[in-house]
Amino acid sequence: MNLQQTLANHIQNTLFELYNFSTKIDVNIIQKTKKEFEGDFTFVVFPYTKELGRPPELLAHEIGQQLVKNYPEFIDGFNVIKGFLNISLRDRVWFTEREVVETWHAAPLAEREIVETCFAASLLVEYSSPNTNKPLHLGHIRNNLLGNAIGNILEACGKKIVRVNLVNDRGIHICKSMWAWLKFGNNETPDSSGIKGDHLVGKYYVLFNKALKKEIAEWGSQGYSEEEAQKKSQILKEAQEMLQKWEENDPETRRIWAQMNNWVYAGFDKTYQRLGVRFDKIYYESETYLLGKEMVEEGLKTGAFYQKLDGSVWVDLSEEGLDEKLLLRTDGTSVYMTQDLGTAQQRYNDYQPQKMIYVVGNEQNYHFGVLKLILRKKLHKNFGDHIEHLSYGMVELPFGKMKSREGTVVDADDLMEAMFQEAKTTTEALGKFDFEEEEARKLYEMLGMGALKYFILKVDPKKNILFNPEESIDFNGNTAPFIQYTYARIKSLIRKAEEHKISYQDISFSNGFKLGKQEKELLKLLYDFESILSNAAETLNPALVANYTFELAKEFNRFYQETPIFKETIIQLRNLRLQIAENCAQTIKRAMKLFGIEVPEKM
RNA sequence: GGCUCCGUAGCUCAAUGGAUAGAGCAAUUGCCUUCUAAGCAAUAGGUUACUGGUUCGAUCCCAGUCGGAGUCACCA
Repeated sequence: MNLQQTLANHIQNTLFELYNFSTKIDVNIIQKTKKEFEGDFTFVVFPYTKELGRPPELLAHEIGQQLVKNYPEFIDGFNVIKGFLNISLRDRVWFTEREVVETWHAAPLAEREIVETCFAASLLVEYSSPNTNKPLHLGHIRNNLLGNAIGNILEACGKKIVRVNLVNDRGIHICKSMWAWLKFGNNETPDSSGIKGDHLVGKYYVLFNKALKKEIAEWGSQGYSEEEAQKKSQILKEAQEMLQKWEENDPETRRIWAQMNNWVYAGFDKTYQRLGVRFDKIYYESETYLLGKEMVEEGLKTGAFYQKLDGSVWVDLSEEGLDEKLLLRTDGTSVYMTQDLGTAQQRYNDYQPQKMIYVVGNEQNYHFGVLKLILRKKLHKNFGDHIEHLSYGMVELPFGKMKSREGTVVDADDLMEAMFQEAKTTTEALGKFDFEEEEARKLYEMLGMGALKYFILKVDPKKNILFNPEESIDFNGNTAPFIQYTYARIKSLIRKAEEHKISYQDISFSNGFKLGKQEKELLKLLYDFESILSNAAETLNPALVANYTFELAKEFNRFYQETPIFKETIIQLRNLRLQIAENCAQTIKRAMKLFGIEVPEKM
C-alpha cells in the first residue's frame, strides 16, 4: 500500500469517527502539496463542506487535529489554508518507502508489484511500418521512437509485449522505383555506388517522379489538364504494368523487386539499429495483402457488406454517422482497409493479444475509426475493441509539412549523423578531452541520439512537433544531455565516495534527524516514479516520463549545488545524501532506458 | 462543407477540476581556488484565442465563435 492510499484510509476513518460520515476517499483526491506550501500531501475539504455543514477552515482543522491524534506514528503535523488541509508525514515514513523503491530495482519481474491498468497480460504494439521505396525521415523517427518507448514502458509495468512491424513492400510506389532503376540505373547497386540501399532505391523513386513530372508538363503544353495527363502518361502506365506483372508472379519482375527490397532492408536495419528500435515479428505486406478478402466475402454473405452493379464491394456506415467505404475494387482487388481487416485478424490469431496498439499518425484517425467499427459492428469480431490507435501528430518544418515529392524532408540518417557531429563539436568546445577516441565516439553517440530521442518523446504524442533544421536541437535545459550530465555527475560523486572509503549503503535511519527540505523533495520525487510510469502506460504517453525525469534531474542539480556532501560533519547525514544521490541515478537510468537513451558514467 | 485534433510567455513545451498557470530557449545580472559551469541563483516576460454555461473552484468539462492542422480516394 502506498502513502496516498494509507492517508486516504486514515482520512476516511477520521471522517466517520468525527461526523459519522461514511464515504469512500479516492486516492486521487489526495494530492501532492505544492512546493510553495508546507506539507507533503493535501486533502481538499471543499467538496465535503455542504454535507457536513461546516465552513472549510473549521472542517480542515478538525480533521487535521484528529489525524494527528489518531496516527502519531504516521502524521507529523498539518496546516490549513482556506479549504486546503496540508499534511506533513513523519520522516520515518519516507525512509521505509524509500527502501521499497530500492528493492523494486533488484526484484525479478514476477515478484514486482504489477501495476494493473486497463491492460491484461499480452499486448501487441505495431510501429514503424515503412514503405520500401524510400529511406526513413523524421516523421518515421517519431513513429519508431514512440512505439519503442511505449513498448518499453508497458514492459516496465510488467506487461508482455509483442513488437510488430508491418513492412509495406509491394504496390505501385515500389514499381516506380523499379521502373526508374531499369531505365536509368545501369545496374547500379549499393556496393557499386557506395550508397546505402534505402537511399539508392529512394534516389530512383525521385528520378521516376522527375520523369513523370516532365511528361505531364509535356502533355500540359498540349493543352491537357493535369488529371488528363496522368491518364495519358506512358511511364505511369508502364509502372502499373509492372505491378500487374508482379501480381502475376512474373519471375524477372519478382527478382528485381526482391533485390531492391533487400537493399532497402539492409539500409533500414542500420537505421533501426542506430535508433535503438527492434521488433519481435515482421509482417510483409506482400504476404498478407490478400488476407481480408475472405473476410469481405464472408461479410457479403451475412449482408454486412453489399455489392454494386460494377462488382465493387462496399460497407455502409451511414447509420453510424459515417459514409460508405470501399472494400474491394471493381476488379476484385483489395484496398488498404481490406488488408487491415485481414492483418488484424491474423495478428489476433497469431497472438490473441488483449490489446493491439497501432502507432500510426493522426492522418489516419478516420481510417482506424472505420476499421474498428467494421470489425465490431459489421463483422461482430470482439477484438475490434482491442484495437487502440496511438495517434501522434505530424512533424512540421518551419515552411510546412514534410513532403517527399517536394524534397522537403529531413532524412533520418542525415539527422542522426548531424546530431552526432553536433555532440562532438559541443563537447569539444567545452574542453572536456579526458577520453580515449573510442570512448569519445560512444559518448557523442549517446549524447547526439539522446538529444534527438528526448526532443521527440518529451512532447505529448497527440501534438504536432515543430522542427527547425536551421536551429540544431538544444543540449541545454530540458534535454537529454542535461539529464545525462546529471547522471554522470552523480556517478562521479559516488566514485569519489568510494575513493574516500565512504560506505553509504548501510545506514540506519532509526535514530532520527530532521530531513532537510531538499532531501525530502528528492525522496518525494523518487517515490513518484512508479505512479508516473503506470500513468504513462495507461495514457500511452512517454512525455510524462520525460518531464518527470527532467524534474528529478533539475531538483538534484539544485541539491548538488547547495548541499555539501563530503564536507558535512554529521556522517549519517552525509551518507544519507549519498544514498539519495545513488537512488536518483538509478531512477534516471531506468527512465532514460525506457526511451532507449543511454546514460554515460562520465562526461 | 462534415468529422477529428490543436490554440498557454517573443520561441519550444509543462500543468489527475484545486492554492499566486510552471520549465527551457532567447534577453539582462550574479556565481568556476569550493564533490563536473552541458550547472546554479536572480530579474523581466501571461486577459491560458474569444463568448457564455456547469460549481465552492475551470487552462482542463459542456455549448458556440474565431484561427491552425489533418481527413473525408477504386492511394497506402
